[in-house]
Amino acid sequence: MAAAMKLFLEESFEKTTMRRIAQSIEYTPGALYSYFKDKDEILYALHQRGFEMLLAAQQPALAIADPVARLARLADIYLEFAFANPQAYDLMFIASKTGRSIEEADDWGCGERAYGVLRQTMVEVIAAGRMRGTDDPDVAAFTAWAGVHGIASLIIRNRCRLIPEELRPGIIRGAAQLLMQLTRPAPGTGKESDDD
Amino acid sequence: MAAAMKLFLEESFEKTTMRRIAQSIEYTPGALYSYFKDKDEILYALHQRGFEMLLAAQQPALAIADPVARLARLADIYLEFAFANPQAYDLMFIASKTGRSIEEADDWGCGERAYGVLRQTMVEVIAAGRMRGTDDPDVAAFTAWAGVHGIASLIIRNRCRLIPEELRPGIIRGAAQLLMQLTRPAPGTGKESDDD
Amino acid sequence: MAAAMKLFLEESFEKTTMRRIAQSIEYTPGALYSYFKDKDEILYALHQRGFEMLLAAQQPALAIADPVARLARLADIYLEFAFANPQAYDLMFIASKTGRSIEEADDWGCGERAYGVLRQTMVEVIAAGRMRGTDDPDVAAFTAWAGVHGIASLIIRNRCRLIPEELRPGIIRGAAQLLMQLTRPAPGTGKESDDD
Amino acid sequence: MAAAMKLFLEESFEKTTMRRIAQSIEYTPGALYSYFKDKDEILYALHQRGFEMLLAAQQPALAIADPVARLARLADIYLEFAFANPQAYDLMFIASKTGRSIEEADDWGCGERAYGVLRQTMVEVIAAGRMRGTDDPDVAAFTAWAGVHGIASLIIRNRCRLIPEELRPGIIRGAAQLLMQLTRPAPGTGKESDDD
DNA sequence: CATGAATGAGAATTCATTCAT
DNA sequence: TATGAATGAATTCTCATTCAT
Repeated sequence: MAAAMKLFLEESFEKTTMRRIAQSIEYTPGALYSYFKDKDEILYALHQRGFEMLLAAQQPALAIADPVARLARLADIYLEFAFANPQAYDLMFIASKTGRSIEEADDWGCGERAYGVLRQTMVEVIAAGRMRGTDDPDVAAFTAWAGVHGIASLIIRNRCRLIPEELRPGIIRGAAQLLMQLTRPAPGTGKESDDD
Repeated sequence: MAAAMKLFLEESFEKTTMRRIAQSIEYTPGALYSYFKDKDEILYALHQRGFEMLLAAQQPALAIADPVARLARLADIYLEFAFANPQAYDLMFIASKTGRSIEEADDWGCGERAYGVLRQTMVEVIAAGRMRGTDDPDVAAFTAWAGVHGIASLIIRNRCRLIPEELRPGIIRGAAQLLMQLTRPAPGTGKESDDD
Repeated sequence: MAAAMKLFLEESFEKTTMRRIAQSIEYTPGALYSYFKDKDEILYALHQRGFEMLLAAQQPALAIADPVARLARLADIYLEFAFANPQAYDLMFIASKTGRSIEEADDWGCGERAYGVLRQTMVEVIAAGRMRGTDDPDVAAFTAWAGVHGIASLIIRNRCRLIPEELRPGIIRGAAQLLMQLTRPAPGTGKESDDD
Repeated sequence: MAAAMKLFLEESFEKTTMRRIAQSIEYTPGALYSYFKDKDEILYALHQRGFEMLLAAQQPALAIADPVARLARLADIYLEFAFANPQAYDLMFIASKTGRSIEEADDWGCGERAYGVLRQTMVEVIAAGRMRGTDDPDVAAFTAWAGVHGIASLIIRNRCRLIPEELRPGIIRGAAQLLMQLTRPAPGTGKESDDD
């Protein structure tokens, strides 16, 4: 059933043919059509599921009162999600042929909410005077998103051949922390170290 | 002949079939095999060419003495390249099925050199005490790369449906500037505005 | 159960899949196999049922003593049946993939009887000297059948796009009457108008 | 090429799958797509070709001055065409899934012209006072068409199992002649036997 | 060098059918 | 008796690739 989809998520996306999905769960291609009308519908379901997972993963961070700490936590959660579910991440944020259903979906609710969480946090970060360089929450949110997405997608799509495998975790971590430097408090505030 | 490939770059990558390439240069599909052994080899050539173009685009920036200003210029150049050649960028940094030739190539020279330029700049930025948050040039370089790649790839793969079309240029620009804030000089230095 | 098949007859033949049949009677596809060995057998049953219906519809005409009037009535009945049950008519007289069971059936009884009714009427028509042009009842019967079948099948298979929709009823009626002109009595008999 | 289609016409229509067409001309299914965009396009081509053939076959009859004799000739030609090219006839006048292209075609020219020939002949027949029973050329033309189509389609779709094979040619011929009786001149004219 | 013709593998999808429950 | 799950073969169609000319 729908649970079986997770199995397939561990295979390589982009080579997601009905045949392969079926094979990966030891079914006949035709059998998939009992559960989903379309290939489209499968992708759509995976897409939705992915955003639900991301949204669920974000929840614990919402309890963090300090917006800067919350932002750092959200970044970590995002990256953890990406590396724990690379196929889902790929479909959600990288893949180009995402299917008609996804394009047309009215229900971008989950995606919007996930972004909304980030944006709201940025509003608070800016209000706290902790985002130096912009006071536009959309710019701040997009920059943060782009930062972590860049990290995730370069890794997932394997563009880091230059960087030795064993160094990558450290560099990823370092990059995330470096990005957070954008929220470093104004000097003299005494709040020099905060996040993660 | 290789020049004719540029034509094809203007089409949509991912739909790059031999037929379409041939059609775009008014050849027969078979004729392509006179010049390239494989589809693989074509992609490889495009890949190389893409990096050459990027490298060439970087050149003007190399003359900039101030590493911070150079970094800002490099970021702009990178984004300009990405948006001016989205198909090439896609193949170079996003696509997953890049073909065996690309994977196995010894000749990552161009890519390495492009990254080398960035890394070297970071070495100088750090030496100038202008990168707060890390003193590891690889972390700094990767972070910068991830930042601009995140921006480019979210746009190219159309993940910004949330952001109204007309606001995007401003937000992209804002994001690039915000990233540069990481090089803001230590307070009291008097060099508060530097980049781009 | 067999009654439920009538439901399906209202759908479009040619798209008669097991799935659809099952759906139309709110069963599972598999359930059909409790009642019928085959899709073949279902078609066979529908075929039989169709001929039974036609035969039943013919009955009232049998009471008409005048063979010419009876013939006219039979023509009308045939056309009424065809247009009232286009799917059944299709299966009975037009469809090509009628299935093995139908081809091989010994039991062409109903069909034969229906034809027999027409032929017998023709025998009487000829005996009454009202069929000018032939004295072979088989020729006469086949001609009549072909005439009404031609009308029915051109309409059912939608080959009358040339004829405006609103004119069709009149033309169909006119054609049926015109065919009956073949039984016009020899002039001077005084029985000029008889049919329909 | 297009000539190869004729080969296929000799196979059984309705089982016209790409595979089978390809097989019948000893090609690979894919090869067909070099010549035709679609299955649709193949059917459309066959359809057109069929009407062209019919129209061409009609030509000799046009020279016949006497509309009644011409009509008789047209009937014969129609039946000859049907029995000589049963697959084409099937597609043109019987098949239900004729494909989008055919449905939508603006170019029903050939079909219209073929019908036009019949209708015009009927106009003349009626003008000559030789069609008793109607003075509407559309009714007369439709009736004639239905008559011969009925004959052709009952034979082609094999609904004449009741009639022994060897008797069929005679009955078909008899039926065609009987239909022509509708043009029998009014008695006393002295023109009792005219046609074929 | 280039073409036209063709192939073979694989894509999504549909459908009649089976079978354990 | 009926279901839910699954199969296997067929469908149309696309694409990288080859090869004689």
